[in-house]
Amino acid sequence: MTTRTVIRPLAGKSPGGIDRKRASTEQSATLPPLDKMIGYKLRRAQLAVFQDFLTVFSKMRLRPAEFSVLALIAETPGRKQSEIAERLGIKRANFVALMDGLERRGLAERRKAESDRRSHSLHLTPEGRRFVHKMSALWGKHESRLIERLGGPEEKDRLLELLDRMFD
Amino acid sequence: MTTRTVIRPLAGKSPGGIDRKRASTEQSATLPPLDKMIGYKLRRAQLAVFQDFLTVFSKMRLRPAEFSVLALIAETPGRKQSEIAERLGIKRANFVALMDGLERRGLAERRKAESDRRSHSLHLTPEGRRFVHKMSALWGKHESRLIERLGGPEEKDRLLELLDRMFD
DNA sequence: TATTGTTATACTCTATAACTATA
DNA sequence: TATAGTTATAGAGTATAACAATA
Repeated sequence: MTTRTVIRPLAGKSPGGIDRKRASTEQSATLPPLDKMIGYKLRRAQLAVFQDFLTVFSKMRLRPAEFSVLALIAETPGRKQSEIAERLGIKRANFVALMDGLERRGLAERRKAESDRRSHSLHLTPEGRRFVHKMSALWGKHESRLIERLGGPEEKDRLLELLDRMFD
Repeated sequence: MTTRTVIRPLAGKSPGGIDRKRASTEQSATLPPLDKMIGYKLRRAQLAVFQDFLTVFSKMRLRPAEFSVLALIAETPGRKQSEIAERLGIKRANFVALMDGLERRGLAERRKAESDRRSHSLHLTPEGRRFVHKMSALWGKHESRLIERLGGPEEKDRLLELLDRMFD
């Protein structure tokens, strides 16, 4: 509870037309500027990073959600469809079309699990493994550009550590 | 260019069914785990923060975009509609419905600018100013909860400083 | 009866093109 | 001719309910 609210000094009323500065009659806020707000900055930074991702991966026709699914299957193949979806925060209903796309492109596949025939275990195809390999190289370029912006790997670790604290 | 790629040791092939651990035949990636990727962490943190925002502001029926518009008009009233939209990264076409909603609720208003009668200057109504006042109190609760999670105001400043570097 | 994957559907955000009125 | 605001529309992303197959 260490937040301070910013009280702005009141200025004179400005005449009609478009007021470029501050009009005291409309200044009742005790809010800091948007750029000092965590949620706002976080959103803008995330959009900037995704924009870079989209540019880098457009040639592979790969979106962030597809990237994360392939990365997760590569990390621990054979997991249930619903497990992968939940891990990524994607509703299982919405995961279906995503997985359909990867399967149609021949990158990943569903296999009927023998233990529980309701569930599908997810795997990469041989082509999917080659795809992930190329993906990794591109990801390196993307990530090192971000690290460069941040000012080095130590700064990246500091950022990840701070972001970790934002959960629950 | 200080990124290091992680080469994983290969393990033995596992039998059919659902593989819970790592299957070397499917492990061609040189990717770190998702939780070490900046973009992924950034997105998850942003979603967590927005979730808290939505909970806190549900009683005011206020979404993040509406919050930022009201905050910006309060900060510098009288600016052109397209200026506010661009500042927030919202396409001017999409801004129309947003502003319609705020106007319908009696919180903000468009005024024909005398200098250039094509443009609208944006202002808060008296009720809008009262609304922003209540909004500010709620925002304080939200923000201080985030700061508490981060570990204090110094940590917040560190985070904002790092996020600032992510732009171009 | 509960769970996994699926379909259908709706709502929000975002992006683009084209229109209007003014400049 | 160009710009501000607007409309219409289409595409993602996300949320919920209901169903079939299986447990």
